[in-house]
Amino acid sequence: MTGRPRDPAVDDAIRQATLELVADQGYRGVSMEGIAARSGVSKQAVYRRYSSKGEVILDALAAYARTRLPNPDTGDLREDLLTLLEETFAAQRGVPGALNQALAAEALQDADFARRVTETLIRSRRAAVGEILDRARSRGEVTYPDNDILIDLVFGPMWYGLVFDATKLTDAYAAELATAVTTLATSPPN
Amino acid sequence: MTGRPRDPAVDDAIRQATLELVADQGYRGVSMEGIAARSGVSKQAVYRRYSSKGEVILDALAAYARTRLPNPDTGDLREDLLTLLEETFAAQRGVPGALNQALAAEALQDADFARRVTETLIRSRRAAVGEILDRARSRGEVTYPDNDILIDLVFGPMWYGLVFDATKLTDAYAAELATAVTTLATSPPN
DNA sequence: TCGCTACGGTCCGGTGCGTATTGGAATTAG
DNA sequence: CTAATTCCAATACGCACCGGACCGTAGCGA
Repeated sequence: MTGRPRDPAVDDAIRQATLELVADQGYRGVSMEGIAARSGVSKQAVYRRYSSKGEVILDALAAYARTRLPNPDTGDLREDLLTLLEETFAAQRGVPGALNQALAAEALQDADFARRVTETLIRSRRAAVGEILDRARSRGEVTYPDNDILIDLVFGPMWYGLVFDATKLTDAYAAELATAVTTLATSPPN
Repeated sequence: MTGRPRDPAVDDAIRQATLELVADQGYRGVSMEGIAARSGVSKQAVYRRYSSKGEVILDALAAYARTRLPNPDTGDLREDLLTLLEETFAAQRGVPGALNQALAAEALQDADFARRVTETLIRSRRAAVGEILDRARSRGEVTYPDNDILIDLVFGPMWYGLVFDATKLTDAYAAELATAVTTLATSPPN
């Protein structure tokens, strides 16, 4: 049986309320009851769609990520990395940053959720950097043998910053990081 | 007036209970009431000593860190980094790792606490790596101009791993990371 | 019409927070 | 010795949130 279809307006209201709450109160200000109250929706309407607070945030962030996934291709490794890092860090200074922080907080409390996040979001972000590296590699720019560690060096500092000091993620820092990773990736093999 | 002195056994019981709880239940399993119950101490005895759950965890971890702070000096940069990373990662696979995860979860929910953690723990850990780099620099091994970014590349991936997959922090990974950072630090200036 | 599912609203038991009170034990000042 | 002070365990409180259950109503398909 199909039954009554879900009201798309309810979906939108939940997403919107989640964004607003996490934006101006951070992870601590987000609760299932709070989301329901703010969106003018019953708690069950939320629980019918999401099994936990983490799922709500993950969905909101996934929707955000679908719209803009940076994948620069300028023909120069450092330029590609710089563009990607600047765009990514700029996002971390705004609402997506708060969402990522909430995501991390949730992941730290639930290993299964952490795995879900990895498979949903992290993987595609890493793939984007992997493509940049592969293109540079085919141009002969990259000599470093291991993509994975290079990707860790790109994203590691970002999460480090998100946890302890998000203001660290400036354009200047993006430039330093792009330079460092490029230098390593193109360093002559010994 | 001095009044009745605090019972040191109570301090120990609280610390011990905190370690046990975070070790086998993670951050989610840690609560002020749980700590009090497990340690056989009244809630007020806990609140008299710590203003929040984060403070309890921070103190437990600081006590842990005071005992063993790795500061290898083998005369070789990669060797020093490898030793430090292996020891550090090994700790992250155990109780201190769970404590660090709890710390991160708390920091993500409280910016002030994040700053406190930075000043208490992070700073000294970074300084340890800074000394390794400075020593190598004075030996002429290091050419890379900026210590800070190198230190970020050492610890960034660790926190990245702590958030999403602590099993990543193996000896093999420590070796890869030590190689990468050493390669970058000693890369010829362009 | 009947069966199903969604909706808002309301209530429930349970848990944790942070604070407060009570009655007693330990310590020091006078 | 006594009074003041601080600690202690135990217990209770109001508040917020969780996850779910139950209403009565609303929309949709068979």
